[in-house]
Amino acid sequence: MSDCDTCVVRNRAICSALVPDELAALGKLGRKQMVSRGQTLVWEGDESLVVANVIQGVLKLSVSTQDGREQIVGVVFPSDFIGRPFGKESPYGVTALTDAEVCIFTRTAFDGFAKEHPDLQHKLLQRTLDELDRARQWMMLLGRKTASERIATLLIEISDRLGAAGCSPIAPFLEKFELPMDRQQMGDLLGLTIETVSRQLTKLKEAEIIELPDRRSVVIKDRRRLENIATAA
Amino acid sequence: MSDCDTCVVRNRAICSALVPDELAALGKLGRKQMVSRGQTLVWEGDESLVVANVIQGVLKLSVSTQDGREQIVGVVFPSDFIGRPFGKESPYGVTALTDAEVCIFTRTAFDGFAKEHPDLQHKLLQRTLDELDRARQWMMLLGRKTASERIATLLIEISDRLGAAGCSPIAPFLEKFELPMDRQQMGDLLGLTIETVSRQLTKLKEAEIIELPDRRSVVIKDRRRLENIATAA
DNA sequence: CGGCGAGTTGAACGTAATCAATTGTCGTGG
DNA sequence: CCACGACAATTGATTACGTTCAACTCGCCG
Repeated sequence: MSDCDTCVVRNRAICSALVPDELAALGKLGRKQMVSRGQTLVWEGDESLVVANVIQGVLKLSVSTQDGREQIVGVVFPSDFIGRPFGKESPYGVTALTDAEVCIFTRTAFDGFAKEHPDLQHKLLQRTLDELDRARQWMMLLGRKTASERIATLLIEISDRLGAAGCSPIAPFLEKFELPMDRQQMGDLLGLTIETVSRQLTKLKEAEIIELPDRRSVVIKDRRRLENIATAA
Repeated sequence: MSDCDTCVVRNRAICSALVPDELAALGKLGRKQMVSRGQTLVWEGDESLVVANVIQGVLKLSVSTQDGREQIVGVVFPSDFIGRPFGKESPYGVTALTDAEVCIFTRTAFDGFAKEHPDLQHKLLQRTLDELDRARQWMMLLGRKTASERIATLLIEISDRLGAAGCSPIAPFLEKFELPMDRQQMGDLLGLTIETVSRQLTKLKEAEIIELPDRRSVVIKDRRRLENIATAA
C-alpha cells in the first residue's frame, strides 16, 4: 500500500478529492512503483489492466502505425493521471521518458472504488476534460502549424507544465529547464522529423530567442518573441 | 422544457443514465432548439454558457489561428454531448455543419444537476474518455498520415459514425452516405487544403474504391481496400 | 584513444501548398 | 424552361516546406 500522507502530489492529484479515511482506503489499493526511462508501463492495444497517478517524472502516451511511424498523443507530468478506467483496451502505449515514480492501481480495483466516490469521479472528469482540451489544441498544432510554430509551442508548453508541476508557488513557468525527451521524441510529438526539429532549434538559437547549453537543456531568453512565433500571428 | 419521453436519442445520450423522474427533472432544465447549417452555437474563447445534447444533425468543433487558419477538432453526431461543463471558457467554437436540433441547457443549471447525479457524471466521464481516445487517434492522423491515408480514414470514420447514429440495429456502418460537410471542411478536419482533398477523392474514384454520385454523396465500393489505405499498412 | 549513439548540417527530392484557370452545380429570375 | 450568376469543386502548373538520404561533429564511456 501507498503512504499517502507523505505523497508529494497528494494535494494536486485526483486524490485531493478525498477525505483522510477515504484516502487511506484508496491507498490500500495502490502501490508506489519506480519506472525507469524507456520502460513501458502499458502496451498499445493491450487490455487496460492498470491505472496510475504520476508522482515524479514524465511519461509519454503514444500510438504507432504498422509500418513503424509513431505519434506521441500525450505527455503526463507529476500529479497527472494515467490510464483508461472503465473497461476497454488501451488505445495507446505508456512509456517513461525519464525515470519516474507512479502510484499504480489495478483497473478493476480503481473502477470499483471510483464508482462509490463521486467526488473522485468528478475530479477525474475535470481532468479528462482538461486533457481533451489540450489534445484539441495539439490537433491545431499538428494540422495547421508550421515547423517553427510547432517547436516554439512545444518549448512554451514544456516550460509551463514543468513550472506547474514544480511546487514553486510563484513561478508560473520556467525560463531554464531540462527537456524530458530527445530529438526523436520531440519529432514524434510534433509530427516532424528529427532533422527538422534540430534545424528549427538551431534557428531559434541563432535568433537569440533561446540558448541550448547542452542537448537536454533549454534557456528561454526572449519569451515574448517565442510566444509570438508559437501563436502563429 | 423538453419532452424527453419521445426524444429519439434518449436511450443513447447521457440521459439514459437517469430513471424516469430524474429524466423529467432534467427535461425541465433543457429546451429543444433548431440550429441551421452554418449557425454558430458557441464562439471560440467565449465563456462556456451552455451545454447540449445533439438530437439530430452534425456539428463541428473548431479552433482558429489569428491569421485565419482553421482546424476542426471534433465532429459531433446525434446523441453526442456538446460543451465544456464545470466552468472555463470554451476553447473551441461549435457550428452546425447541417441543419440540426439540440437539447440545450445553461451550463450552471446542468452543472448543478450533474453534481447531484453521479450516474449522469459517470456517463459523461465515459463519453469524455471516448472522445479523448478519438481525439488522440486523430492526432496520429494529423501528425503522421499521408493525404490519401487521411481521406480514406475520414470516409471510414464518417461511414461508421453515421451508421452508429442511425437506429438500424444491424448496420455497423454505411456503404452509401451523405457527407455532412463540404470540401473546405474536410480539409479543415484533415489538415489539408481543399485542392488536395479533391485530388485524393478523384484518385479513389479512379481506382474504383469509391463513387461520387454528387458532391455530397459517397458510395464505398471496396471497403476492404479503403480500410487498407486508411490504416497505413 | 577509439567507438558508439545522439545531434547537427548539407544536398536532393517529393508531397502537398499555392496560384490560377476551368468546369460543374445550384438557385434565382426572366 | 432556360439563361444567368454565384459559389463549389476540379484540374493544371509551379512553388515551397519538410522529408529523405548522407556525411560529419560532438560528447561520453570504455
